[in-house]
Amino acid sequence: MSGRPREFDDDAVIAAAMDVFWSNGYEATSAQELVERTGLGRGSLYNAFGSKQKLYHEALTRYQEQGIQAQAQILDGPGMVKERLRALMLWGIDGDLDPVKRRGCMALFAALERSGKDPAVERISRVYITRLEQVLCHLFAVGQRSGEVSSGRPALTMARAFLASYYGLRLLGRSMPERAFLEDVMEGTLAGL
Amino acid sequence: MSGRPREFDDDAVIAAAMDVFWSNGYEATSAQELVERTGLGRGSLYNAFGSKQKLYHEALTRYQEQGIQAQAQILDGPGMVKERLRALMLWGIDGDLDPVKRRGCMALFAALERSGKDPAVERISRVYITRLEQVLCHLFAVGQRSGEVSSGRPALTMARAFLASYYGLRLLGRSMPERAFLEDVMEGTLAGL
DNA sequence: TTGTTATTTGGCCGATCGTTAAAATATAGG
DNA sequence: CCTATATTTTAACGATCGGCCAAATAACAA
Repeated sequence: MSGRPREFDDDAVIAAAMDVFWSNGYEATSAQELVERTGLGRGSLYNAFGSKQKLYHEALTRYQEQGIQAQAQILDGPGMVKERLRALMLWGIDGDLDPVKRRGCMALFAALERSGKDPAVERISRVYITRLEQVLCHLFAVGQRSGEVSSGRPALTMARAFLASYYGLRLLGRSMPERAFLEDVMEGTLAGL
Repeated sequence: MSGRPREFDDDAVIAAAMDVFWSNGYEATSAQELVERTGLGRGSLYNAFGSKQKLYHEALTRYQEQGIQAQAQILDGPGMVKERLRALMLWGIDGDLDPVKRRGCMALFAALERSGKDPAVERISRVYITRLEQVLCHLFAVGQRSGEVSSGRPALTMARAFLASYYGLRLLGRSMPERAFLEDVMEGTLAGL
């Protein structure tokens, strides 16, 4: 069975590809750049991952796994509910304003760029959003029981509204890359809970 | 001076180009498709607009002019403040769920796709967002004077938070294209004002 | 050692990319 | 009618696109 062993680490290659796709998106990323940034030869890359599209799926899935973990860790952390939500938004702002990378959320871009063209991306995006929605819903339920946030509407509805606010914030980070503006959005959002 | 007269209508060509860019984005749109959908010859198109990039600027500007007009008309309309905000969000939902076109907001996609790569798009996006922000700010100020919305935070802050909610809603329309979900987001957002 | 299998290497495929050049064509001014 | 100017038409440019293939290579099983 086993022939010549692979000389590369799949995880490292996917991580490198993720970095490229994250910066450029799917369409604007060339196979050539993937070859250069992963360090693999052209043939090796296609032998291992099949196509640019499949490699993109791997990279996006990886991104979302890391993202959901980082975000859930913040939301499941200690402190008041609103403080955790603020921490999540600050985490997003800091990421979007990174002066060296200067790139937004890959998951958001993926959904906008590939929805309607790649059913696999649609599925992956849905899973990601739904997971974040569930984490948020649980958090709002906790906040409601403790009386920290309004109990006037279902926790799921609040979670969904916050989800939109959070994604909108990440979006605005691309066009309005000023901390004062984004933190104003953040405070306005928190004040409405 | 004047040589052979143009055989096409600039406005119609920009409208056709806008339609293509709206559906595909910038990167995924080829010069070939622009030629086919505008009806112009390759040479004519480049003679008239210079490059794919410049034509994209024209198309995006056109889109935003139409968008800001339609949205301002809704927000400046009759009725309660919250009803106008609801009407705006419903307008967005209806557009995003259009069963035939199935494409989101071109301005959002443009900001995500081209920010950091095309300073002109950054400028155009900023202008558009700032205008919508101003219209919303005025509306919230009206709502605060009439007591319809909370006066606990500045109108500008509320406008910005709503802006994020609205853009987030449009974003979610791409990944969660179900009216029930989106209207839940909408109601949750309105309830927080 | 001798197959067998999987990976690496490097070049190369046809197609398409955005853009341009040249020649033909149509108007206005003189 | 003639010249100048602007647009149309058509073909083609070099570059790059995503993907593939044959030969060389390195491990395992027998």
